[in-house]
Amino acid sequence: MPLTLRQRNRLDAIHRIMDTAMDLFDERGYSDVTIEEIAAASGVSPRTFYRYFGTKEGLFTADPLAAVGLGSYSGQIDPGDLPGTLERLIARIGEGPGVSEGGRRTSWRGMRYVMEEPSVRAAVYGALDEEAERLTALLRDAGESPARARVIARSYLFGAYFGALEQWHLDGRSRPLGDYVRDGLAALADQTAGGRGQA
Amino acid sequence: MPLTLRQRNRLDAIHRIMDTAMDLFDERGYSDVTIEEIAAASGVSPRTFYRYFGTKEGLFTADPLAAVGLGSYSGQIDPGDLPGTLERLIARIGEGPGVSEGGRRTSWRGMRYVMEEPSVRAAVYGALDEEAERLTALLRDAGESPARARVIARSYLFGAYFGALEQWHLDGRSRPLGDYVRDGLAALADQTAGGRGQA
DNA sequence: AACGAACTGGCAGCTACTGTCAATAAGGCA
DNA sequence: TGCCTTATTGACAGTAGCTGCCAGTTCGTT
Repeated sequence: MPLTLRQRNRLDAIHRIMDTAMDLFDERGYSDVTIEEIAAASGVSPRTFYRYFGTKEGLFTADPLAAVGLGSYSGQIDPGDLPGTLERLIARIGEGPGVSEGGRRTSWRGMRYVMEEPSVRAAVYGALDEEAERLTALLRDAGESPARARVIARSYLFGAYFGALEQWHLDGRSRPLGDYVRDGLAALADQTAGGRGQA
Repeated sequence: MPLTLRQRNRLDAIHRIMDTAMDLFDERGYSDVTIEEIAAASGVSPRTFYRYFGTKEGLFTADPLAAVGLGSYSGQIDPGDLPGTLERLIARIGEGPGVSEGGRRTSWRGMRYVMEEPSVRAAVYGALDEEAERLTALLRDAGESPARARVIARSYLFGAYFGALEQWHLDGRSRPLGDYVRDGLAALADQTAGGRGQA
């Protein structure tokens, strides 16, 4: 059962808005483009923009498929093997044109703004935060104490994942992203195990 | 050489605004209090509020002493002993009434909003982000590779530090904060060293 | 006391964001 | 196909966060 017309229209609009917005941002800079302009250039009303994305930064955190009921990457987490999960998650990035169906690579066009615009960055942190909350719950279910679960989840997402992504971006995205993640995880292991305070 | 009159005035105003704001927030909730109200209740103009704090969320990330040229906790980081540094940082929290001179505990009155208001939380993440950048540089100076330095710095601040703080808060701040930090660091060590993917 | 610099307040204005309601388009059904 | 119901959109008005600008005041200094 494919998507209904309504769902397709909505998905089209979302993608159109995202692309248009990135075009405008690339052209004139993030803060010099207003929602009104994005909406006009995409053929929707500002009100509709907000219905879809919630905020201007939502452009960078919204999952188009979630908007039609299909969450993309959730439940793909194996709490017993976080390094492996991380590896699998990042495998989707960087290689090939896009994430899941559609071949859309909007998120990677937008990465620049995630790194450079504080407000966008903050929004992404908010999203990571929610993800960390979910992961914490999973780890608790897997037997970790609440405190341990929380610290592990946050370190993986904010430290190993985002940290690697950032360094990868800073280095011009030449070396494979996976290298950075492996590097980072190894560093954490050294640091926590080897350091003088082994606590 | 004590503070000049101007510096004292400014510092007084900052503290007065912070206290007043927290009073109002506790009374009616964060989002139902406007800057205009805070300013009026503190006896300053809204324009001045923005000069001091930059944003509404700045109330939670501003360091009053920095406003008069005295940064408080910077340069207290020993990149060779992060667990120890963390321990020292948190030693200032929770015990006793306040941070540094003045016996002010505004930040701990505000913790509730840091945890519960997404926008405040996001602002704190922004501040952590900057701190992480500084720590990353220190670790690089100490010989770590950029990628490793970045991941370690971020894991410590977003994972071990903020994660412990959050769990401590969620548990009602009964057990000492240090326990949470130690717990978390130990968990990280187990996780990265012990797991099947030792990568 | 007088001068220059720092600081404050008031005003005007922009833009992000929300509630509400009428208009419209899609889906289901006879 | 034509009609009815319901989801979705657009227009309007309004709130509040935030900034630039300038005039007036306060403070530090000589």
